[in-house]
Amino acid sequence: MTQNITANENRPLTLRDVSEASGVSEMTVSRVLRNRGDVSDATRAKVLQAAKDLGYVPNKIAGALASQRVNLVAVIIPSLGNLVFPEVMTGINDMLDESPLQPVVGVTNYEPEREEKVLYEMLSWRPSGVIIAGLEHTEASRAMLRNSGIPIVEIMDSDGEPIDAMVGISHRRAGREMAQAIVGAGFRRIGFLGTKMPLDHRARKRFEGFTEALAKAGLEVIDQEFYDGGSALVKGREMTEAMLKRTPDLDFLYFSNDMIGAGGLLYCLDKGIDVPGQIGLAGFNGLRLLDGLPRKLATMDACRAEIGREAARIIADNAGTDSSGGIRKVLTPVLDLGETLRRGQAR
Amino acid sequence: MTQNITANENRPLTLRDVSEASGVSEMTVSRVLRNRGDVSDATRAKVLQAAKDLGYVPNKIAGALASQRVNLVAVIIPSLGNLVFPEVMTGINDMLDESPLQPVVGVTNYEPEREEKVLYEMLSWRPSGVIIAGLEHTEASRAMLRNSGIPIVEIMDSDGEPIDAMVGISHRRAGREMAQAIVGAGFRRIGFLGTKMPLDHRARKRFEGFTEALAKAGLEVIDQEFYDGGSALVKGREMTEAMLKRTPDLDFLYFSNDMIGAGGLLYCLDKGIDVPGQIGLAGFNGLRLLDGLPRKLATMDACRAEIGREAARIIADNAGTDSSGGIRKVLTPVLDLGETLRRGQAR
DNA sequence: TTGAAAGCGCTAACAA
DNA sequence: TTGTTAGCGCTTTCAA
Repeated sequence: MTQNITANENRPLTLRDVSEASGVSEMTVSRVLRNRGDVSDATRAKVLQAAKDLGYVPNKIAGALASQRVNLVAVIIPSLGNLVFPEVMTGINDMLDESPLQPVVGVTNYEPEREEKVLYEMLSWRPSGVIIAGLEHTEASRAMLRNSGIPIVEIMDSDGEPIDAMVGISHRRAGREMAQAIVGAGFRRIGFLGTKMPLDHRARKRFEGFTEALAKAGLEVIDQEFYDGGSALVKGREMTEAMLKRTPDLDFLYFSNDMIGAGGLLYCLDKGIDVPGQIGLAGFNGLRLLDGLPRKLATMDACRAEIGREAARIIADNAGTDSSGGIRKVLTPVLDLGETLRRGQAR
Repeated sequence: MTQNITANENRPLTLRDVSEASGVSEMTVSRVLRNRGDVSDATRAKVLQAAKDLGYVPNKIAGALASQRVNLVAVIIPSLGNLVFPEVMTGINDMLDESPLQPVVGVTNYEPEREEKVLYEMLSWRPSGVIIAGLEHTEASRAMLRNSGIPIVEIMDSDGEPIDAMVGISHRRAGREMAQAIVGAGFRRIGFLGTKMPLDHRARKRFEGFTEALAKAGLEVIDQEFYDGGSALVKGREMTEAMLKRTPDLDFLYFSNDMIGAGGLLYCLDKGIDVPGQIGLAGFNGLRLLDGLPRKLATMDACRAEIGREAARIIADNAGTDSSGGIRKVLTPVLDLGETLRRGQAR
């Protein structure tokens, strides 16, 4: 009821209003509202009551300026549509929940100039830390990060030099290990299907590791196909169809992500192709989302939630300092053979 | 190079630093950096150069406090894992890209108390507007929103009274129309499969609309099954299996979302069940993600991206004022029969 | 076109 | 345990 009384004033409430309503100094009100220092139970109760009655919401802008502390963590990711990034966000959220910090998300759409802009924008709020996807940034972005004077964690990739801390997996190694597993299972005529995204460095590195390991085994990718936009499941089907028509004697398809892999799998099953007898399949990411498919796709977990949690932990541990001390946490993705990369099983 | 010189100072740069480096007053520097008022080209160039050399990043906290303007929009959603919300976010991002506003996301996990906390937290940054999912909030949350003195848009639902503006669809109507389509196609023995989330009000309303329309046709839901957590695709399979074993004579399954619907579809196809001849299926959301399934699931588009865009547009149009003027935008979801809700086709 | 002064709403530091 | 004072880094306003 009292809320309505004060809501008439068309000016946001200030500490001063609470101070006057409770008959206590602004400073003491501030202390109560932040659970700081010693305040008698009596005053505390009085202040709390007044604040509640008025419907007072503190002004963090002023607080942050005065205290030179901002409990925000900038999180910069390429996309929200990718499914992978919401999972990273979940990990970050979970971890930061136990701290006073709050994540603020910026999306770059895989565009370096956009990343630069988003970063500038976020740094201008003077956050307590930055979590940013990838190790590749423009020189200007790198300079901003270096000079920011706050902890930085670059995530999801470990193939390169971080500016400060880093939490991720080696996509090069992931590609290599997948190639080794495929070759080890006896597959020889391998096709690759991926995205048309030169700026998705992690996908690129997986592919490089993959071809490198194949080369070591005296093999190479026989055919390739790339897509761009659209529903990944559909694209997976279409690309698989196109590739198998063009190069019918392939015995393995490596997809750069699980969604297109699932599309490929559904296509093969539709056409009555024996998987993995006639053709083996593998994707990347370990999306639990897809667990219910008719056959379990071989994949490799990218440790998304854990990466988020670890990065958030590093920021939380170092908030208030000027760096995360160059911590490097390299996680090891686990290869999951599923049911599409075992020879001598379904054949 | 100059960046390094100044980066040594372990204090963030201020306008004053730029002022001294360029020999121009702080005020003029401020004007240049905000493209404000008349500044001679000569001084402008000088200032810009100095700012760049120093690597100056403005302090928005101070700017916001002084100008009483914050170009942030609070976006409060229940979850990021749901796939639906990232799409809404994309719509919001797209729209706000053309404005000086920037979204800040808060996640509630469908918990009212968490929503309250997140809201309080966000309002304390004095954003230019709030976009919040749903029409159901705690009394405290409603009070905060009412008293915030900024434009509010409640999104995704239109069955209820908004605090200020509203952009969404009627889930009750969506449920009703789906029921009508199902009954109209000749299905009679209908099962429902959904989530165990009493606080997902939109799912609840769809279900209510659904049963209501069935009742009008003299029918009722014959069997129900609810799930909680886990991979939706898997759960869809499992629930479908359980229900069909328990109640084998069902001729239609209505799923509360497309993911479990897809699981159900895959299960039926696996088992060689004739869809929709023997049993019809429908989901909800219109996830393009699933377009590549072996058979196109009947569904209803929830207009997610458009809801995001519209809400963002309303905020952008009303930023700086104290409300969005009670705009109500009710979108109409389009029923998509797909290939699992047509009688006289596959039969 | 430029500059000087005042203050945004809060908190740090000190005093009582 | 409580209060006072002086800013935080910028922008507003007004004067030059």
